Amino acid sequence: MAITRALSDPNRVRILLALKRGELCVCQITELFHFAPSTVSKHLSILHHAGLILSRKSERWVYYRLAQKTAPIVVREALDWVQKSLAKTEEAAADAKKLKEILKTDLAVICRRQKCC
Amino acid sequence: MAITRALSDPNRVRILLALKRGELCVCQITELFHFAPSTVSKHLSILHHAGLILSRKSERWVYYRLAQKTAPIVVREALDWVQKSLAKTEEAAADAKKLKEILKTDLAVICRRQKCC
DNA sequence: AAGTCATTTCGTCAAACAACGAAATAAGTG
DNA sequence: CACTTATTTCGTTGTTTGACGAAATGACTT
Repeated sequence: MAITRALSDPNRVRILLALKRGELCVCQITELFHFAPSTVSKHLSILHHAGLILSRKSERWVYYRLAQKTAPIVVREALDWVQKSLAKTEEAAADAKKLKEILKTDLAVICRRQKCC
Repeated sequence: MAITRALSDPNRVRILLALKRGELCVCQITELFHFAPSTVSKHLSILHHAGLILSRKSERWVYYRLAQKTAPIVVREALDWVQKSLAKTEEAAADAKKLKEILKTDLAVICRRQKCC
């Protein structure tokens, strides 16, 4: 089953929890988790394929968001469960805090930052 | 996360759906899925470790059942989601049908049947 | 106390998976 | 149209996973 498979990786769950605040582009998520862009892209592709997230292209970036509204019930209830039950971990709190910082910074700056180091 | 990891394998989900009717012993589940007993035992152990099922020993058999009542909310809602959302597949229906047959047969007969062939 | 018998543990093997970097793609910008 | 830039695809690598059979466990029976 695509949904359960998608949820089985903790980093993908972290992504879903991060998207609670609203849509994020790939480089913001990359910045948040310090994974290679290709890794993040793969995770997003798996979540997307499971119907858990939607994507939107704007300017130079691809934004991903939770599939709440339009999704079938199976998906919505899975997302509800994730948000309700899995959001209370310390890791999720730390991610949320870091995300807040990232959101303060200009997108273009975030993206460019990933090239160096 | 133990719960999401446990749910990521489709055969473990099948086991949870089979337990909807009530408790089953290891050899009944083995008969239902035609896996090696050790394989079933491993799956049950993972489900048990995630808190999704409980076990009970009686006579010669170990019975497993869903952890509905006593379990923490996280678990209960995960189980609810599985039962509500994942029970509609053709595979689940076929399993249910086969299980019905298995339940007609005496436990001791089922268990012994697995030694041969 | 030895013998069954159901279940579990252990070791092994093949398949699946997550992570990465490099190269390909796609879409705006000069 | 070439150039940058964000994202995706592809191929590789090391790790995890699911399946099995063989052996160990644990409990009831005789």
